[in-house]
Amino acid sequence: MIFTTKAEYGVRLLVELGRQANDAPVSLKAIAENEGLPLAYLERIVALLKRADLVESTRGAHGGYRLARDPESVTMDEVVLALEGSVAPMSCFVDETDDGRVLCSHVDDGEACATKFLWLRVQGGVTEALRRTTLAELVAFSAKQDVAQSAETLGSALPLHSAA
Amino acid sequence: MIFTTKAEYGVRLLVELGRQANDAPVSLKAIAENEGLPLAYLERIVALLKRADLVESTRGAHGGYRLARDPESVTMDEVVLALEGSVAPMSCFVDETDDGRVLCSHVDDGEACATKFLWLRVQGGVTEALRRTTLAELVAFSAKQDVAQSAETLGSALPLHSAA
DNA sequence: CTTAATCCTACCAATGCGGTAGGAGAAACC
DNA sequence: GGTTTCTCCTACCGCATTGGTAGGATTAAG
Ligand code: FES
Ligand code: FES
Repeated sequence: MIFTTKAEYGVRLLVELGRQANDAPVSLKAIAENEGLPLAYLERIVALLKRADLVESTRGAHGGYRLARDPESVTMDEVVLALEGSVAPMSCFVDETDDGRVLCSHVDDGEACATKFLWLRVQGGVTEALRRTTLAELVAFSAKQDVAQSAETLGSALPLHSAA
Repeated sequence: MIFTTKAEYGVRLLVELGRQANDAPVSLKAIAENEGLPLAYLERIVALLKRADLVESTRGAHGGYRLARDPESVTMDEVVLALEGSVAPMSCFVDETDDGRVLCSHVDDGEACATKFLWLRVQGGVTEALRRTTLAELVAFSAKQDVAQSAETLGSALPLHSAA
């Protein structure tokens, strides 16, 4: 259960844009150098964000990208959805009907698989966690920088140990 | 963000075991045929469950597997952890210190990456959803599905969720 | 007209995943 | 004892995806 680096890099890109308070567009090159990420790969990632109208672009010299909306109104579920294409805990969840209903591919004679119940809960937990996190929050967090991640950070986190 | 089929098959295997109320061990072959899953693959999966003491085995003819604990006490976070090895929304989360603290691999001069805050929340949401779901719950759910199915075949259809 | 930037698309190596194959022990039955 | 039926173990393999690169076309500032 691991998001791809598209989500990681994309979110980081947005945070980087959010840190620039002014309206001047920021070039990808600057972001790539700032975050130590491959420029060519970032180009493909930012295209996803633009397609979702989360980012505006200005072409040509002195061009770049800027946020299309107020950082406080940008929730992470939109962002991750735009970057990853779907927020699904199991592969059968990627194909959804128009209403967002999951169509269970493991159906035998009208009997839904027992796991559907579980994955729906997990999906709900993820999207809820994503939805209640705004871009502005992440920007503020990154501004705090070397302040130790105190109870505020770890409060809602319940880390698990890997036994293996 | 997708779990592998190890989680899917493993949970389904446990549910199948949970449906057997008696103490007689169930062979993997029976489960594989019942669920339409490859037997050889299930063997490797059930090994993970046994290593986590979620399942007991009896070798030899008429042998098989049975639940090692009461289904009500088995929470899905243990199960998924045993099957997947870790519950991590990002690859940097798989390596943890002894205390379960995440060691951030993208650290620039003491500054943690802005995304850590987000992924910690997501991880928390997932583990919370997993922890509050017990195996007994899933067994009950799958039993309800059967009732719905048999009722459907008898002509008195009771719609659990109407199809779109 | 040069330069700096966004765009677009094809390509590529590596990794992991889902699955297979072939056995070696262990217990029940005849 | 031999056969059958299981659990166990480990190596192998095709395939899809991921993360990343290459190369160029387009647009606009200076
Ligand atoms: S096939 Fe995954 S929910 Fe039914
Ligand atoms: S590198 Fe992922 S949390 Fe910092």
